[in-house]
Amino acid sequence: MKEVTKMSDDFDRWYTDVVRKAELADWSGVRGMMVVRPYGWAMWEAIMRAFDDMIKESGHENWAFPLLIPREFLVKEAEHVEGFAPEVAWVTKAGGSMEELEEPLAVRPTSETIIGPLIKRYIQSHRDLPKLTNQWNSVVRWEMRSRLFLRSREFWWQEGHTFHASAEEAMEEADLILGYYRSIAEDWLAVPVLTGMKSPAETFPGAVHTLTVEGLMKDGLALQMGTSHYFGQNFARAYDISFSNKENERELCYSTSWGISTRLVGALVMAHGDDSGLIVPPKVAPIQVVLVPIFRDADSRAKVERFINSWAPELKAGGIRHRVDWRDERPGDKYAHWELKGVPIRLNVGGRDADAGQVEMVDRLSRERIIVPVSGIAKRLRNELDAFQTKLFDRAAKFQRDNTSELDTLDEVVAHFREKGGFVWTQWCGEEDEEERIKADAGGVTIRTIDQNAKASGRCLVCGRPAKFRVALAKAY
RNA sequence: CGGGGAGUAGCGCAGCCCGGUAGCGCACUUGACUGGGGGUCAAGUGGUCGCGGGUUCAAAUCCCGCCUCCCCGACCA
Repeated sequence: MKEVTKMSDDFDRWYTDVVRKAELADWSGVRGMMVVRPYGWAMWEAIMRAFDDMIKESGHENWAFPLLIPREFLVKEAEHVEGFAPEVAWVTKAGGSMEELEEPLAVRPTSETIIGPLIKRYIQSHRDLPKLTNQWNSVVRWEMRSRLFLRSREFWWQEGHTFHASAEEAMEEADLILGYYRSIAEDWLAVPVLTGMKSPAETFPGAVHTLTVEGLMKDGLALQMGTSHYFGQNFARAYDISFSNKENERELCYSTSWGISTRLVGALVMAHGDDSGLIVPPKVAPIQVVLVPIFRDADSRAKVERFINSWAPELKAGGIRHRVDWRDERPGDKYAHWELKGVPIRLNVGGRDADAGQVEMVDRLSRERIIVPVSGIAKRLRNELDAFQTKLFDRAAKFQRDNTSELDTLDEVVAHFREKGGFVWTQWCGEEDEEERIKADAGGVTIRTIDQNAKASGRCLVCGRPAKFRVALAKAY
């Protein structure tokens, strides 16, 4: 019926099949612009709720800033503009007769350049700081090659922008958010990540440094799952965002920005899915438990329905997101359907079960059938869901371990990536030429992150000079 | 952006070369049988043939322009 290409046959096709057939998202007819369908959006909503709670807890506030950015604002921070220029979309005409605008307006590719000049009004004194803002919105980047969730011309995200009175505080902010992102990836999406700093070449345009969260997908490619940038005073200088400090001296703010996007839905698909479809971590699953009633006629249906109604309210009371699939389909169809959608736990409930006061429980990972009594079922399911979340993370962590190696020379790295993907830890001197050499020789392999915890030891894999950094290499999306 | 291919029902396709009443499979609707791992039979619904223009008595079919999608490459991550 709804056949999905096997992952081992063609990973890219498998991904597209799963995203579309599990009803996460679709293309829209406007090139590169996607429709996020309710099942996919619900996962994003779960991520939004989780992250929004985290930042509210630490004093951040949600704002809404304009979609369109005057050109004069956009071009003020030189490095930033240069970085984004190739992918900015412009509004140049408006009105019924398509009149040319005097000043073209950029559709935001990110909002640093509009928030800077606007927020300065609200920052005069050190007493106004820190200013911790965030906005949930969509941005447009005119990409040439698009993939559902991973690279579309419009995507939905949060962008946090914060302003501080000291460099230390701003850097701490960037670190704090990186920790939140790690938690979203690992605790919510069950995707283990490497965290650390980007190399200068991979640093966000205009930033002093960029911190990143990198996950590993089942095809061995790395995926950037969130970034947190420390700007120093770069943006404050460009937009004159300043405050009077305690000594009544004028001083430029230190700022940060950080974002995670709907790309994370793609990450969850590629980190956990299998040939039968999605496997959704319970904490972000729109449906955590699906009940498949089994019946043949009105009488047997009524019997099963009475049975389900006698205990299903406990699930609701227990905060378990569940659904009963009363569609008039064959049970086998429904099993396949909900497996494609990646629902963690399924309960098969028929007349025999009603008589025995039990259900048949099947989890999406093991697919083993276990008979479970309905008394105390909400608590049992809560435990099963928690265990499922842990098992999913452990499985992904094992995959990451099994696909992470430590190599010393460029030759070894090139040979490695000819055969397989994954992360490779190695030593690097810190020079951009050497970084480019890796990319050229190893077929697009890049430095995903610099280890912030371990000191470098040994020699640079390319030039053999003493290494300054321990870095993780991978091919990436 | 370069090379190649394609747009006909929700999806997958035939019809186009050689102009003349728009078809097939799946899905969908209805009914019957069925029902603990992807059912069977029957009867139905559903179309600006991607968009715009041209040629013609007549265009899904021929000609011109545009749009969108897929594959390979380039670029980007």
